[in-house]
Amino acid sequence: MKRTEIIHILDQAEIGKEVNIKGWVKTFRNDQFLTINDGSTLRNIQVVLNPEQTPEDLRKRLYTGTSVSVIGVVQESLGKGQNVEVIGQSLTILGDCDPNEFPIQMKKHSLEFLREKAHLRFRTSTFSAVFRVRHHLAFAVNKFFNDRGFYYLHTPIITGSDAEGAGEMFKVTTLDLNQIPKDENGHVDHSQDFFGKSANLTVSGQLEAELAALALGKVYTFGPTFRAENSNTSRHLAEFWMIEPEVAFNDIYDNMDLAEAFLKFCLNHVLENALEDLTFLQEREQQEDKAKPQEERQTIPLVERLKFVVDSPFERITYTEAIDILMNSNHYKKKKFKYDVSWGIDLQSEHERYLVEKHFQKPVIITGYPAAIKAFYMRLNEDGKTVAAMDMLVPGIGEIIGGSQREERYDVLLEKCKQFNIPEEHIWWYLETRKFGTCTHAGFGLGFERMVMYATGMSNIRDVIPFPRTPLNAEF
RNA sequence: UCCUCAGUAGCUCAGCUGGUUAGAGCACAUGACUGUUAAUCAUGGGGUCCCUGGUUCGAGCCCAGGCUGAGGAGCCA
Repeated sequence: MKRTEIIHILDQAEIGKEVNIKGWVKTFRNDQFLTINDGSTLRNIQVVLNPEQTPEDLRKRLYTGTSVSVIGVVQESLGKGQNVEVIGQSLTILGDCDPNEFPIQMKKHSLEFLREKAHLRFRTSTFSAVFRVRHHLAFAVNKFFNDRGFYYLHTPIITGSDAEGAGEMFKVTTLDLNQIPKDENGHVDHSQDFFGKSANLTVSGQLEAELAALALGKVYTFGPTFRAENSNTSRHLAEFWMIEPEVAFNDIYDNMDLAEAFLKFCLNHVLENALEDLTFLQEREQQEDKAKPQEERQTIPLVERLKFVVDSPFERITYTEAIDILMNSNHYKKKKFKYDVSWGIDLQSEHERYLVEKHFQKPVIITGYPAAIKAFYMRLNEDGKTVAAMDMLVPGIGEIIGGSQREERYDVLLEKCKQFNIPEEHIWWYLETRKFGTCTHAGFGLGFERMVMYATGMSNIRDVIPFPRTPLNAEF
């Protein structure tokens, strides 16, 4: 008999129909009520077994986590708590689950504990909800760009370029690490290596995306990215997924419009397609908040928060305005900032938090940063000291998007490479696009996991990626 | 990498000023009950108190070093 997914039984219940359910046991109560989940939805289905018709040796094996197949008839529930249930006629245990070894119970586990059980944490309601939302967001990313005529570009994961400048890189080599060949200067001799030169895992697909944008017009990347920084925070991963659109003929203002429309589209998509999971995560967050001091609690429930972002225009200010707001704030006057504020500083987390969470209380896009604190490829403004960079900050997460209008002028870019100590021979291919039919273009990078955090309300980035890669953590 | 906090049963946690046999709830086992919703009730088993060293008559508790985790900072997405 063909299996019916639980979501179909619950949503299109045909009373009296015989169905085959396959899934994993959540609970078995009173020797007759078997609650099963199969991942098709957050919701479970209740199977009612007749204790007298179900052999005891089967009933004794129905622990949380056991996989089962049940054939039964759909009926309106006699009990409260569910509309329909299935009267079990035959039960088969597909896979036993020894409760003395299986660590997941029908109780609250700490997220820290479940991180150590990353192979099993999908079985919990929280993680199944998070990863369903993650799926819908990933789908929304592709849909947003596809609907707007962008091409999905696959940029390399292994890169020979070391000029991306976005952080420490993981080395890729086939050299025998116990016998590393050295040249006459005592340096590693990469001429004997797989690529004949040093290679790394990519930290960004942006430079390659620019090359494609200058022919295909509108492209985006969406793939894994690697940073070997020793970052130990709740919002950094060594391996994360990044989305990088790049558009020819767009300037920084078009870029901001795109970023805002993009985030709104994705969040709206999950509101429309995963509301059940979002509502569960919202209740979870509210439960968690009860244990927290008042000032750390969310003031607006998750779903409302997302709707607010979708419906209201983002704030847009320049870096210079941001500095003015900070310096005129009572917070600054009462010397509550740990780091001083003056024009030219890189904004600290506490400054960004103040702007986003206290002052504006909504997503903020900041543009026009000092050239000295931003990357070499960002377009120099007419004032000669700021660049056409933009950061989007959101409450609770901080920076979620970083982007810029790119420097399209060959001589200016060449000069910036010199200032940033980037050898021309490392990046000749990038510079050539500025020689052959250069044009205004812009793009941004968005950390996918940070968007998943924002959409789910999860506060640790390790809980929104199936198998987090962080310093000292690559078990699964 | 830096700062702060934590590590006690499978899980969540209590354990006083250093003092005899280290506790609770959940989970598990046995029994009762049988339309339950994290079912309930009774009984029971279950411990490398993170590791190493030290102080002390005596250390889960104090000290030193280490390991692991969390929060914050830096780096950034």
